Amino acid sequence: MDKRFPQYDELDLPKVGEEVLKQWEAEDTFGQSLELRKGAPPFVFYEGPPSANGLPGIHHVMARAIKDIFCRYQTQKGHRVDRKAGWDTHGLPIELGVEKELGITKEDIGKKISIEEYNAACKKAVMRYTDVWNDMTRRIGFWLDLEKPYVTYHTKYIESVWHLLKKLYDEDLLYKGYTIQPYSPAAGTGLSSHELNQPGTYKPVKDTSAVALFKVKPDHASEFLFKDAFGDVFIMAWTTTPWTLPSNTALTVGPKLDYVRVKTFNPYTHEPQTVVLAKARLNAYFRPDQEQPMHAILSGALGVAEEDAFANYDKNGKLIPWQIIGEFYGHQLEGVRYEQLLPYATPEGGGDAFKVIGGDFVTTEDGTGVVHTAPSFGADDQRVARQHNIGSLTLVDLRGRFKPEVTDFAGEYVKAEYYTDGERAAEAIKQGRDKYLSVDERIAIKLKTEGRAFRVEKYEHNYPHCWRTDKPVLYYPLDSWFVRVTAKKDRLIALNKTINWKPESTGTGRFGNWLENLQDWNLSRSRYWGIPLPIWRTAEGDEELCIGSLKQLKEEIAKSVKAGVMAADPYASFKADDMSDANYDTVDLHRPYVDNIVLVSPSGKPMKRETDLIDVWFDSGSMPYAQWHYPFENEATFKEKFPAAFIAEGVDQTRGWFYTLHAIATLTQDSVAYRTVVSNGLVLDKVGQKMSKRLGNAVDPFKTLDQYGADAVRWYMISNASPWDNLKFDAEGITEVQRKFFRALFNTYNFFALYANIDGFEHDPSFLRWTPGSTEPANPALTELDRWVLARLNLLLIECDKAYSDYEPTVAARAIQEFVVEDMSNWYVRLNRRRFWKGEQGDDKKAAFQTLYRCLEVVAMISAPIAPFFSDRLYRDLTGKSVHLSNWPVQPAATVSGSEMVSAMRMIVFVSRCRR
RNA sequence: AGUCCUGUAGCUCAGUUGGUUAGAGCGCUACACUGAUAAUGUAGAGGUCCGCAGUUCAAAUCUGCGCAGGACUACCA
Repeated sequence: MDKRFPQYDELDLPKVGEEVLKQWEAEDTFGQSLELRKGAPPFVFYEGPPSANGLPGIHHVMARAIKDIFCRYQTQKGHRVDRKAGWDTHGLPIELGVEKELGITKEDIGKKISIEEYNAACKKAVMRYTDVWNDMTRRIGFWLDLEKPYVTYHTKYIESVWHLLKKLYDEDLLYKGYTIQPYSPAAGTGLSSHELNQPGTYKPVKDTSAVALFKVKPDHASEFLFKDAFGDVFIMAWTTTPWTLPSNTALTVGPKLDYVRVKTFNPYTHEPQTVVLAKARLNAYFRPDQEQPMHAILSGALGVAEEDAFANYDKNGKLIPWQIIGEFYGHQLEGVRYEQLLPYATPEGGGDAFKVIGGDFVTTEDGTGVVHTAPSFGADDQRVARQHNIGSLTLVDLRGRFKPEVTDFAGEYVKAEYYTDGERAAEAIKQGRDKYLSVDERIAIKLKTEGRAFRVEKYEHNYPHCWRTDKPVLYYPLDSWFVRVTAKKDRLIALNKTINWKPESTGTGRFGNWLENLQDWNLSRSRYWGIPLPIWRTAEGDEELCIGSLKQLKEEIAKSVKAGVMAADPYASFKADDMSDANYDTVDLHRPYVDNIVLVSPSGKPMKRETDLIDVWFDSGSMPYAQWHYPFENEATFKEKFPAAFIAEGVDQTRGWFYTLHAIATLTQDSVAYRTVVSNGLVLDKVGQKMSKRLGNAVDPFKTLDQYGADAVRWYMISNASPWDNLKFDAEGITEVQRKFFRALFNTYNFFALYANIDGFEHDPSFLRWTPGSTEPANPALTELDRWVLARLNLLLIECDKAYSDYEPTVAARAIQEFVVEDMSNWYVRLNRRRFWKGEQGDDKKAAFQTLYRCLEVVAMISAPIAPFFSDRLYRDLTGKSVHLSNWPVQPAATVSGSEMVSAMRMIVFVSRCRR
């Protein structure tokens, strides 16, 4: 018997995947598919670089499948789709991993270990899992050029980034400023706002909150507060960060808010006192049933009951009497002076500290309506203090510890989380307690005993955490370089409106709102392993130079050597204008090498490099240019491949890569960086919980691929939910996909192969030369059922074409599945079995074979983007060629009459079903 | 607190521009079939389409207000 069409005993998807993969590798099918489209119009795809520092998870399978689907589809549609892999190699995740491995902290770098050795360790560590990543990429069938990836630490890549920075600098879009920024003491660096906007950074925490009492100084401005005062007069201010209280230099009130003076007792010392707070916040701190009527005072006749309440106050009881003895507006408080709460130091830079000022950001939603203002540790605080010429007190160092001036707590971390468990235990012994008390708690105790606390309690709120170290972030004053993105806000918004977002709401909502509230991009990172900021400055900061290329750097070094500032050119071996890799390999632009370069200013002064590195997000946002070493090389390639037609990453990249691509493209090219962006949702476990190592519900991608095969996993992920919906990952769903879709397709093929081999079937395309729904006559041998299934197939083809080109793979997958399981397998094959069995040859039999062949062939082609392995096997078994080298099936134009045809045929099927 | 997404059968999800009695698969019950089928077919049970109000001849669908879950934002003292 002729075995032209291979028959199989059973369906083993993992085995099919493995065999097809070997075939691809043996004959370089990917390379062939690119070769085939050489000179064809390009479809530009950008691969977002993963960090090879961590292991891939199941969500990466999802993300990579989505990318692959549209690249394969566009290839079938006749486009050339180059896909260059990339690696994100710099930044905190790598540095922290290396620190942990070497058992050092940031402080040790440059001391216990040289920067050179440290960076070498980072470089070595970063590509640690590339093999695992490459393996996963291959096994899920994601075609990507892994041989020539772009790598962000390569000299050429860095040179391109420097060029972009210089371009920004020349257009006055790069500046240095001193501002309060999110700062991670654990990581030892400031953070950008989009790093703080990574998922999971804001976490609910319980902190010690305190309402502190600031003692008012009697003078002309505060005179009205002392009328009929009961004991000393205090202003109440709430804080969730008592460690900032030693740095307090002002109190801020809302000028238009109502405030009151309240006569009462201190709840801890039981001393008589008069406190000031916003009227709207009274019930938060005072029990209504303990209020003593105010009219007694106004009338001048003290009531007996009131006399009793204050005179008979029980120090051991919980009930504290109180009475409003004055009401006024916030602006009346402005200028009132108070005693420094914790007088450890005097404010830096002078200024007129320790007084009440007005600020429009004050609310009465919580707290006391008076904001404790520490200009060093709050952005609002700094701004308002600057306006009122009030100095600041930065009593915490860069590692998050109190400075020596804060005698009681000198050298201690301000957040307990910065200690390891062991260190905390040691501190507890030092404190002479069996349990460690944080500085927040001890400051609160100190305030209580000194009569400077009104209330101390635990308060649960969301607090930002460093996305890498998981430790709380502090707001800290830092000198940093910024990209002035706010200057181009309108363009960013306008260009965003031209981008096709999938789903649309991410672009208009999440991303659009983000652009509306744009802040300048903090580029500075005080670290070691990253792209150095190419700016050299004199000590006074009056002259500076931004370097945009190695050639320029060489020229400046030559000037410096000539002027005698530098002894020799450390990059002497590098030849400008020689673009060979060998030439570029002689240069390392990382620290510490660039730090050793001292340039000379026009006036002859030495200029040193600003020691900061740049935010790694700038690295990845630069990939459209730097992956081609543009503008130094490949200008034509860059121009052809910018902007991208399509990118896809997780929705968590909205403020990450999607943003940095958009920002850099808008600022440097006045263009979008991508025309369509698919932001896929999260992969959750089967009960809808986020997967994490901690919960132990993470799914191992390799095990899953081994067990089910890449096709089933991909088909399941795509058919189950739209890419942007969160996917509840349930392995049983994959089994179902295997059983339903793949088995039906497999069985249909096997049925076909069995009889085709018996009968020596030959494919004859001319036999079917007919357009469903058209007026041309069909081959009379085609039965109504043949024509029906061909019409259905035609509609399916049109639907899938539209779905793929609209980036709706789920619609395509579901339609194909429906056709295969219902129309083709259940109905067409079942109702036509006898035509395949019967002995005599003839046009009727031929019609059945040609029709089924056509169905299988088209199904293989249109499911190829989603299930690249099985579809390739099927197509090869039918035609002997790879489906990935095929063209998308030509679809006949008619659709309307086709659909009429389908509904008519539905009826026929219905009737035959009844007859059966 | 704000922005966005989601809410339809026990589970996973369809449901076009509003339009007969709201659907599929899985699971469940019963029967049938089994010459490609670790299948399949037929029948059945199972729904306050998250709630309330509105627009309309007509609302799962449109509008408003809520509720629940999720993601994201926030200088929150």
